[in-house]
Amino acid sequence: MADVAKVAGVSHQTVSRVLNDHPNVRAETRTRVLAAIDQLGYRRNLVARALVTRHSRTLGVVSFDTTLYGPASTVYGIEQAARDAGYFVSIVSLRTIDRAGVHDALEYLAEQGVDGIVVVAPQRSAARALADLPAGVPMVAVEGDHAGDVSVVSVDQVEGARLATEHLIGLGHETVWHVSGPSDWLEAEGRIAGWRGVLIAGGRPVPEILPGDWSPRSGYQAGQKLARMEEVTAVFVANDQMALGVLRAFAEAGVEVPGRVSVVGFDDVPESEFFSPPLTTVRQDFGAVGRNSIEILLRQIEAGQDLPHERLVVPPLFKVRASTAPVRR
Amino acid sequence: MADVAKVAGVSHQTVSRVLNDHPNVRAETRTRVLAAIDQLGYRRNLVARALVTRHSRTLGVVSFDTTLYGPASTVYGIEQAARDAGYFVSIVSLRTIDRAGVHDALEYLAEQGVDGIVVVAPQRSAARALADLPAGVPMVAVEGDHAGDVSVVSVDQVEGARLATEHLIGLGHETVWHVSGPSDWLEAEGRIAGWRGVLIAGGRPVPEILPGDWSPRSGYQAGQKLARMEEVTAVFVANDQMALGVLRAFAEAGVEVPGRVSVVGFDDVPESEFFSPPLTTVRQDFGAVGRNSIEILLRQIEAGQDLPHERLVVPPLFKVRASTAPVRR
DNA sequence: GAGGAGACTGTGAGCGTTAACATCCCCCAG
DNA sequence: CTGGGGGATGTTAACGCTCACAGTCTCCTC
Repeated sequence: MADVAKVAGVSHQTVSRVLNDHPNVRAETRTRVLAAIDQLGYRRNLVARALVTRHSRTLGVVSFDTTLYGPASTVYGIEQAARDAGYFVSIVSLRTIDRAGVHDALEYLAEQGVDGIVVVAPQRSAARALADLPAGVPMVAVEGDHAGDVSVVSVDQVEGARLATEHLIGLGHETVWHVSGPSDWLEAEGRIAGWRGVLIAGGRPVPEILPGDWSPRSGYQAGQKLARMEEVTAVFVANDQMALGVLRAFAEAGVEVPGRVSVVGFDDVPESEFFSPPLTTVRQDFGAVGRNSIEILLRQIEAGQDLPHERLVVPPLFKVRASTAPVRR
Repeated sequence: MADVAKVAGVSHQTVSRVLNDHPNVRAETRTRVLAAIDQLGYRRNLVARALVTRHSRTLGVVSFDTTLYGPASTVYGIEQAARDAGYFVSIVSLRTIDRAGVHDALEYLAEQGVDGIVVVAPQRSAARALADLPAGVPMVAVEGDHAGDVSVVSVDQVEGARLATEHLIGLGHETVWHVSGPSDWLEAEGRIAGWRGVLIAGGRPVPEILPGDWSPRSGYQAGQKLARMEEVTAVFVANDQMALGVLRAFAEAGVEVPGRVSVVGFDDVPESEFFSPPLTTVRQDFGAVGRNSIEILLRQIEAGQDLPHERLVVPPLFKVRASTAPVRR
């Protein structure tokens, strides 16, 4: 910067002013400085700036397995929204979710001087780990526990499950079986709650849950069991990947979908429209989740974080395709 | 830091030494300092450290649409490897790939003071944009153009396509049709080259390519065309998502797989084992790609980047499942 | 008991930027 | 013609850390 100042024949402060679009710089001086910058190939040092301004313009994101469609889409949405707002994004992807892991990640980001943190905390254990967060750093949780002490943005899982289950009941099915996600996941719990709620409200029997782990394989195994049960006519599967496994198991066992059994998934992955048959499912607007979480976070950062915690719920969208049909009498 | 020093009754330098595990600190002093840190809830400021050491211990990653399985997995692998090596990862996900976008992203990261950059540049245009990279920042490209002026780590696409095509030829198919990826993508080109190479080497006719865009829908559309062509007995699809679309189109048209037509995909997404039928495909080891790229990058950073550029090719793995069978005479 | 080699600790400078304040100059109102 | 307001610029001091160097103290060797 000093070099640029020398070449342009001004002080380093004027160079700084040009770089920060300060109004009180003569047009001619500005041109001269810009020319010097160009000539020297000067690039400003954001680290030094962060040191004095105490703002890094970097946001931290803590997530779990960004290979999964849900987290990947959420993180993508967050990243886009952050960059649009002029912020960098520093990501920590956890391999396993445990309190220590989340805590370390948070501490790690806080040391790095991020201005705020978004935690994609879909597990109960992760949500709990937010309790001992680094003080002084604004934070928002995505898909987290709404009981905690932070702002939360999430898709309404209960509502999504309700839509799915009601759709199946509406088609005349006596009751609906459920292949769930892993028990620690908040999303899995929400989907169970929504499903169970509809059944109970309608006075329907509540079948035993078939537990899965989000993977197609676990769906496949659940599907094999369901295929052997004559009484099953409708299944609500907690995500599309497992639904694919269920469909596969049904296909192998000669169980027709939607002829004998109707199947509904959750997520609306891009593939689900091309499953056999195309899957009726619940779409989550991950882009909206990302945008909203960044919006709330930035508001907290600007306000100095003594804002009341917000709870924002994004509504899901139900997509009817070809894997559901009226019950066959 | 000064506060900690005061409480512990030492100089700020000694605090720094404790924080950096310097050997020459008396055990008792160390304990005292640690106690003071704990008492004050002190957290070191990595920004200030980066300013003086001129190393941020942050790596930049530029990628394209991290919602897609390939890029998501690659970025995940990179992030894991980087964190294991004690580095942060700052990510920029591009919405569109063009020279200006890549250039801006690179410049953006360089200003932020990253120690090195990994560019996931699967398109020809992105690879070209690396030409005007910010000088002085070590860089490695993943899935990039091997002709450029940077180190490149990639999966051997040509070999993968070769394996797929030879497998089909080996099953007695006269020739193999191909649903390709978008023309600008290097991976699409590599897969075309491998496929074409085998056909030409074997003196087989080379059918016209059906162009796709990686999406299941484009595969579905190609599948509809292929289903109408009596002479088609084998199809090599450039990724699993499109292969799903092809399978769907075939199912709708009553074309049996693998009875009448054999289908091979590429990527081995977790779902492909549960397609109908389970998909024969080519697996890419994204974890290895991530680890290797970080390894090369760190070597360049430590050496001061005047190392010769490296080219590392990760071999693909062929997975035979149930979507391919000997040709029916 | 002197000399010296370590081990341990402290002092001061400086990394590249912005904030705060000081200065200069021009122009206009009174 | 003069005072003052404000635009344009410069000067100085941080920001929180590490590096280089200078001590001080202890203990061992001859």
